[in-house]
Amino acid sequence: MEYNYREIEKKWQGAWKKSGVYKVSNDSPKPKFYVLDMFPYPSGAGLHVGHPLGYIASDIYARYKRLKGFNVLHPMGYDSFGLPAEQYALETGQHPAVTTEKNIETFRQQLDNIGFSFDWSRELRTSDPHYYKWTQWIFLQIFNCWFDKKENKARRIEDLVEIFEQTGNTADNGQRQTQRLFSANQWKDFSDEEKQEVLMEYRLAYSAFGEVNWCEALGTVLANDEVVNGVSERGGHPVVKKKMRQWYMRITDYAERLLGGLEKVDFSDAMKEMQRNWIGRSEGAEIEFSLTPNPSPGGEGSKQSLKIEVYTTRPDTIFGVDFMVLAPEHELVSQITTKEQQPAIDNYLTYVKSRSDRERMAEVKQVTGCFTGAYAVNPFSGKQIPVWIAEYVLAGYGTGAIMAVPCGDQRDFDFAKHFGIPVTNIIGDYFNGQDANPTKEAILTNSGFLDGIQMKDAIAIVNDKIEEIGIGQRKINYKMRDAGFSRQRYWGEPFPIIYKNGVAYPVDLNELPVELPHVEQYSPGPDGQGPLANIREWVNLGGGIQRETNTMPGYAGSSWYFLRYMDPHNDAEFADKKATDYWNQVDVYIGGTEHAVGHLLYSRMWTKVLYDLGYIGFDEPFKKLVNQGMIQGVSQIAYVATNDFEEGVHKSMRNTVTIPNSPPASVPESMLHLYSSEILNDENKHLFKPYNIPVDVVEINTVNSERNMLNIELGQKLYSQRLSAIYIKSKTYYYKGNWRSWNEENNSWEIIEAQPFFTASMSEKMSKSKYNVVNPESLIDKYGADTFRMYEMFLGPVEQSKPWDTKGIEGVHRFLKKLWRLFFDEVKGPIWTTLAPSPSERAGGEVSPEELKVLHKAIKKIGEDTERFSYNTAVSAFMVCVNELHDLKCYKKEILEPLLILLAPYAPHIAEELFHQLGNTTSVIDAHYPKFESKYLVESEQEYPVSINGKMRTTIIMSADVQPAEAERIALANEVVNKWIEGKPVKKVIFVKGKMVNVVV
RNA sequence: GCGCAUGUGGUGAAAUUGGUAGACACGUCAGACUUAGGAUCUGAUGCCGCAAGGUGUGGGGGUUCGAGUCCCUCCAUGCGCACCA
Repeated sequence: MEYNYREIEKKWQGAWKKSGVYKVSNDSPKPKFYVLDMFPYPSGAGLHVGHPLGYIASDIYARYKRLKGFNVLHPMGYDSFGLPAEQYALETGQHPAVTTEKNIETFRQQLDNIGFSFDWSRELRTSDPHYYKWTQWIFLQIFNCWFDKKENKARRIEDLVEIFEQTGNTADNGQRQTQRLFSANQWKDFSDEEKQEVLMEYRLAYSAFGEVNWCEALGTVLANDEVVNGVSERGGHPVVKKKMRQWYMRITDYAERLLGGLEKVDFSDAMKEMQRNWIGRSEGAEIEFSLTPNPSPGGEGSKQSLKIEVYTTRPDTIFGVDFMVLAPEHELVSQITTKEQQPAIDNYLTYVKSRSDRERMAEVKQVTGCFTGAYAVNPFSGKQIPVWIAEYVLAGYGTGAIMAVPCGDQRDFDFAKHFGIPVTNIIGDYFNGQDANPTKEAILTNSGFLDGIQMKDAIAIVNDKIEEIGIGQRKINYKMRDAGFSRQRYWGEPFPIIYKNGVAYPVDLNELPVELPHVEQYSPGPDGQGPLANIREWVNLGGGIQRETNTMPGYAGSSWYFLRYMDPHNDAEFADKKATDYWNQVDVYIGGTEHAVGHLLYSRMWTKVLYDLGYIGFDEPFKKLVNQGMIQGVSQIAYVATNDFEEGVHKSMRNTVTIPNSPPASVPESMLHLYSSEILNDENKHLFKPYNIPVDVVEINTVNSERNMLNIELGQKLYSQRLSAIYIKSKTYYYKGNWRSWNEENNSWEIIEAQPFFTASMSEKMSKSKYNVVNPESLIDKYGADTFRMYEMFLGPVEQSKPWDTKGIEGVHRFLKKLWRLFFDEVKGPIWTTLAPSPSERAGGEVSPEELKVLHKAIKKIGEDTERFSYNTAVSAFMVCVNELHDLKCYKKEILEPLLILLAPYAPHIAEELFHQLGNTTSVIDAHYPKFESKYLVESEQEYPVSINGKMRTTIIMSADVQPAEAERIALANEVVNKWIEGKPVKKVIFVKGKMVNVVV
């Protein structure tokens, strides 16, 4: 009997589906465990080998925990709203719902082939009205609450109204988000519109005018993390700043808790660090600087006492302030500019406006700025300080103004140097006059009352002083901005918001969901509005009431989907509290690093809001996060000479090729030497042009001797022998010494035209255009899902990114066949045995200590490795175990059966099949994980490595309970040891029990 | 520029607490069985060397009886952030 994976896998996938073995109950006496994958966006391209990596890892863990006696929730669904479906709709007119449905079908089929243990009865899709009803509902909860800074949590907006009614908005009730302060009576006199306007400044989901990242090509606004280097993350279109009314999530209010929450979750340091950087907390102080009266004629400034408020993290350097800089957009600029400087300032402002973010980022840091003519006064030294404006100060951070300390800050130093502003040195020898030195170690000089104090101690002293004399206070700032929450798109959740007299109101809860209307056209509406604005009858509700026409961004649905899995069919609530209490946090969350800031921060925020409002009992969604590495494609590239090519010339290719002035972008540096020095000197030049060769040509359509035909070594070989030539087209194969193309019409191979080339391979992202996509189907067809699963795990640590390489898959496949042969012989059939029931009948057929040792070694190792996600070493432990059982000729059910249970999480199909072949009638999926017994590993003797002066020289077998003195005696008596001691006196002998012996001479 | 991560055979990698570096595989070489081998099995395989032996975890330095592992420093690669005061 042969290992027929095709039949076995089909059979069991069908059987599992039929028996509903993966259906999970919310009602179980077992302890719970929640294993979650980041759900996929169902793109049209389908799965490639990189996608399932995380799914396989989580599946193994889920199955393992189930065997360990847990009630495991392991669901899957689709993040099915999003841009690509809409872009596709724009191009083809196909409704996104249709393409999404089709794509999901493909995904599902691909996933099913791999044998995952998902509970599909809990499947969800973010674009399903039954789901987004609750996305809208949660949005309204967020809309209807504000962040109480005293209690550091979200509260119902009604509570705030009550506060306003009782005490108004005063400086001391801690809620002065708005600039507007008012008494209780004033509040009561406000019109409804005014009240709503005030409340909007508190709501956690709010609408406001703001500078947004506007992407003309996509016709929408993008969140900060969707913009990369000034262009859109999707598609790479230019992005500009634009003022628009937008919805926002007031995530900045949660900055401190998002930061603090990182302490109690198990994420990688890199991941935590990325989130910390994104939040960007800094401690400092806000300090007011008075301006000297504006001397210009008619100067109104002389009457008012204008002040510039700056933010600094280094108040200790205040005596080193040589100038001040305002952001060009700063509101004071127009007030303080002197008449003489007005033309220059106007010029500069025009220049700043003319530059997009893109330009500012693209160029190397350039020093620009302009003097306003105004002077501020240092509150401590009384020194007059010129006030400048410059691009390098950002309006959106801190107060939009800085005190510049050139000796301590490189940007300030560069600025001072460029504009010839004298630099005050307050750090003595720490300042070399050439560069700024941001040290905190220096003893301050030229610093008035701070002289002689070390900088890091001076910070607190200055802060106290500032607060004492009332010119400022300590202040914590965050780089993070509120998250833009509206998109001018069609394929997303509509907002459950209507406008009356321009004021936003929530729709009635019983009107949810606000369903996405069907449209025939996806082109943008007027004035930068989304496509929904085109549907008049949907937008206009009569009586001057209108719907919001924006839709929610991609991260809306994904910010809470992990909760919905707990109770996916509930029509009365987003999830029953009983269900969320039972399942609680996601115990293990697996997905890629690309969601480090976006998705993870937003879902953490939503969880905290729901927690604050009492809907759920935990405020961090994910207890442990495992980041799977990216699997890169290995592109096979042929560098082909592109100029005219004469017969025979390839024989002296060395003289006929060169590269253009700059090498083609994708020529790996390691290849350049091949032709650069020796080849350049000829008039008869050829240019090399890189072509991506489809990888399946290399992987599949080659026979053994031609395998790896296109790898780098061979490319070099072919090149150096000047032998081969190719012409690249997508359906081109190197076969039997020739490059051939399949001619569809004649149904035959044709040898094709030859050109000189050399080849190389390089790792890059898998993509269709690079012809380097390897999809699971062909591999599963050739080796089976179990082999595929184990091979993906065997490739290396889950967290590590690595290039895909199909070569090693044979080894894993061989392992499974070898396992099979412990049970069945091709000719003889079943060879596994079982012990007779009574000891008297066994006659030497007992399970031997060696066999038990092999088994229990595996139980220990594989259990530990699985627990810590070290799947590659677990797979290797399986191999070791099977190899050893083969050596022992052990075919005993008593050993093999527990091994199958160990294997079930990794290779469920073959494990199930063999488990049944052994006579079991229940599923291996519900078996009990074998218990490790250390007694089987106890040895009476142990081999000790013996080193002389730390160099390993020999090994000696000693009894397990050997005492140090005895071990020393044995070691020193050893022949090899004596040879290396060379008669020198032994200084000491180090004996570490169970480890080694080291003789020092 | 700042932050984080990673550097180990021809290749993917292992070494969990400082204790026999290279487990397990791929590949390669030799052999067995075979009409055949893209099946299976056996053996070899870090590098130098006939061998004894030497040498070896990116480079240099240090701590230690002992360092891939700890410390310092430099280099390379990858990722993230990037005028955040």
